[in-house]
Amino acid sequence: MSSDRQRQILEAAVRVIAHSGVRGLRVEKLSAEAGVSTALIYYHFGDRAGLMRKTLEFVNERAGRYTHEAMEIGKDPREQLELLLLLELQDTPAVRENSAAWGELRASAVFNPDLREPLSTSTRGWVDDLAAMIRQAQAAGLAAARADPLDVAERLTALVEGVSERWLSGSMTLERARELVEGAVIAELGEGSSHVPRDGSAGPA
Amino acid sequence: MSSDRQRQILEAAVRVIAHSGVRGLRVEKLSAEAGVSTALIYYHFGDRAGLMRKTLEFVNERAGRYTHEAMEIGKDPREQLELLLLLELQDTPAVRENSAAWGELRASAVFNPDLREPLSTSTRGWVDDLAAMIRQAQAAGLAAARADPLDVAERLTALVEGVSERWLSGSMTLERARELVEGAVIAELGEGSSHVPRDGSAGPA
DNA sequence: GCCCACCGACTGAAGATTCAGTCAAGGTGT
DNA sequence: ACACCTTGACTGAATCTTCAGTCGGTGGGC
Repeated sequence: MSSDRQRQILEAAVRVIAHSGVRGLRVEKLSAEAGVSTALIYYHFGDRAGLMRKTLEFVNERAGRYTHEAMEIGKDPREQLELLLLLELQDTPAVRENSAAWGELRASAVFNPDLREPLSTSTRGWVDDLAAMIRQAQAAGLAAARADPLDVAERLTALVEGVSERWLSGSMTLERARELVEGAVIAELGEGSSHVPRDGSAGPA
Repeated sequence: MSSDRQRQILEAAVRVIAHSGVRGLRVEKLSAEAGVSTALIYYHFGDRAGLMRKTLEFVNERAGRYTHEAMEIGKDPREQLELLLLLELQDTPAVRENSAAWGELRASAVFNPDLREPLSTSTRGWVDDLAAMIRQAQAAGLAAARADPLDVAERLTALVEGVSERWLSGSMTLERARELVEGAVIAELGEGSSHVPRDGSAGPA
């Protein structure tokens, strides 16, 4: 199924999308990037739309992989949770590519109903993962118990998408983006360091 | 300068972008929508890129107008602030158009450096307006004093962009989006109702 | 000898941009 | 008041470009 060749093409597709956007994806450019003929792309994916769909799946899958790697670095739930969010905000080629492609795909989905369903599904996956971590963190006394995990998860992921887009569109530095997300986690779940939520007036000045 | 004609074309451009995206903006479609010839568009804007630039300015300006209207509805700063955020999340044609166009333009800026600067400028404008309101709210004892106004403003606006994009791309309902933003305001500034922040363990169960 | 993965060259359509003017409004010299 | 010129707004149709998608064919493993 997903032969080497398909993977090779999809990897190239993500690279091209990250670099020129969905709208800038020219089948010919893609074929050059992947080092194959244009015809082969049609052979494997049928048409442009089919290619997009597969690319989206591919991006999700790759992102999922990062995610699960993150979850296995034994840290405590609160740290894991932060890691999971900050993962999307790094300036390594792989992450930048994924983030950019993700943003593009989401933007395209506004006008292309075909992309909506897979997009929603994987958004939900991400949100649910995060919500689960929040619950764990709460159970471990590392997060404000009063916060609704699903609400918080949805907010934090949406925030990450928002700052990520600002970063990529040059309205914000990466450092600032990360800082803001960290601050949001604190605002939503309280100072995580040691004990419980009720951060109240505990903070410095 | 901005003759009637230009305004007419730009209004049509926003409509077309909101409906088919920047990617879907065909000069011919635009000319039909605006009821003028394609050539006139080139006459006024030079080329496609020039058109985009002017459209972005136009969207900003229009958004600014909403904003300032919002600020004049005498409510208290805390209410104003919420209003300013929620303004972008309404299902009226005007707002939907503006939001969709805004999202598209931001997404385009990732690949089109020309758009970056005006985009940053007007993002900053929005953020600063919000930060000012937060300061007022704090001064009036309606918001947690410990929150850094600029951080919070940047987070809340980015969150609005994030949920807005999810709404437009069909991953979230409008109601949910509004609810989440309201929740974020509370998480960042505390229960606003009466007195200060230190909401602490005050909330119900 | 047939099927699968694959390629180079091509096409048709869609779109962006340009061109060669038309038209009405505002001088200007007489 | 009136011919005449200029200019800015505007158009229809042609032209130049860019693409997605197709076709006929090739090689190599079985």
